[in-house]
Amino acid sequence: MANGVVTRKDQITITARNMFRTKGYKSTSMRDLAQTVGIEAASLYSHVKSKEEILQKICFGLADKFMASMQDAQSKNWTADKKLSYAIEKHIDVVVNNLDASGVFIHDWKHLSEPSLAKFKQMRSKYENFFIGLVEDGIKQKRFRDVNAKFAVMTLFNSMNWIYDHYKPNGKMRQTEISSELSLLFLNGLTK
Amino acid sequence: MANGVVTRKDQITITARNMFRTKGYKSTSMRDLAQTVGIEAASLYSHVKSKEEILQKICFGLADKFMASMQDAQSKNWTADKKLSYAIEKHIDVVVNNLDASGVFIHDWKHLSEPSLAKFKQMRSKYENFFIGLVEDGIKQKRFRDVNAKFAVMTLFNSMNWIYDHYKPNGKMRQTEISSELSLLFLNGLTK
DNA sequence: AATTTTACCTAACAAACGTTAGTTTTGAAA
DNA sequence: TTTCAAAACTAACGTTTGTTAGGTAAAATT
Repeated sequence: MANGVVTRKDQITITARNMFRTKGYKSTSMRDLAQTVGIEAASLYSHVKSKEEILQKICFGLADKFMASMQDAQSKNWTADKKLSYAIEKHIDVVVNNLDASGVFIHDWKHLSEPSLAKFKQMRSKYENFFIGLVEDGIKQKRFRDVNAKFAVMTLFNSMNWIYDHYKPNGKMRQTEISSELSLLFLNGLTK
Repeated sequence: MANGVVTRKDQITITARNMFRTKGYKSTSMRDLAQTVGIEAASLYSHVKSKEEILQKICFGLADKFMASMQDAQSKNWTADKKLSYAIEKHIDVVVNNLDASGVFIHDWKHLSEPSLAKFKQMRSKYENFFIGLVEDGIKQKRFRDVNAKFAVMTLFNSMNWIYDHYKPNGKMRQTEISSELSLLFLNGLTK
């Protein structure tokens, strides 16, 4: 069970991730999902408790990865700008390797119901604050110019998060190029 | 009728813009909309042909504004970087003054059906290509370093478009600050 | 080989959806 | 004051939604 085997439950999650991303959570019915998987709608409930449970798995699965990459970056003993550049790289790594989940994460978290919704918002704001803190540190250390840190981070996030929208795994730009290019674009904008 | 008077139809559109933005198009039912307006669901159809017609009005109404600002920028006889900076300012002006519509525009265009969908995509790509062209010109004129123009523009768009998400009309940052800050962030990133 | 468990099925539920038909109210024009 | 069109209403339609109940066949366990 554990080794490399894709269970039906896995298959459902993977399919859902892809369909939620392309059509949106609300526009993907359990019947749509079932048909793509190749079973009847009711049969989904042998593997899954509800439609929202699937959404939760997707959202929090990715949130965990973001939190892990944050802790990794946090543990380094570097200057703020180097730490930030590393955190950007890590973030993009998560996005690029979880394209479908990223799309769902960004677009469909609204459809979580309480208390999941509150938990989600809390994690997100923790993650955002980490980045904001890094920019503020950079300003204090005179490595960045004096920008509105929150605004800068929001701008950065929006750039990073939407990579999933135009990233083609076999396209011209490889992941490392994206990371370094975006890092450069952004850090250049902050310095000077 | 013409002067400053908000007709019921206007009120429906305005309310829809706001509800679509906050809850999403698919999650806002005609009954929801009617209730907020203060009438019965069926009464909406005295003013509006269908739910999708409302979405179309919102999406293409904003698209027209973007196209107009593009033509304005295009008509100037300036260097690429100055033109780009002006186009950014214009774009942000549209977003900031149409916050609800911007949110719908970005999130819910997917739910347009053909042939509106094709028309929408076409306008959007025309607009994108205008910006890409400006960046390419800037590179040719040695005013920008040699970046992937498409990637840079997508990054820019994602930054600009999401302003609606964290812009507070009475918040700390005024529109002009946002424009100039974002312009600076981005153009600094491109030059050097 | 007998038994239990898992994964699927068909059928159906109640609720919500966008929308139409037909009727009444309302407010301005005649 | 009557007339008439616009704008609201009630009622209902056919469809789709997420989900449950209950049964069957296959696979795993004993």
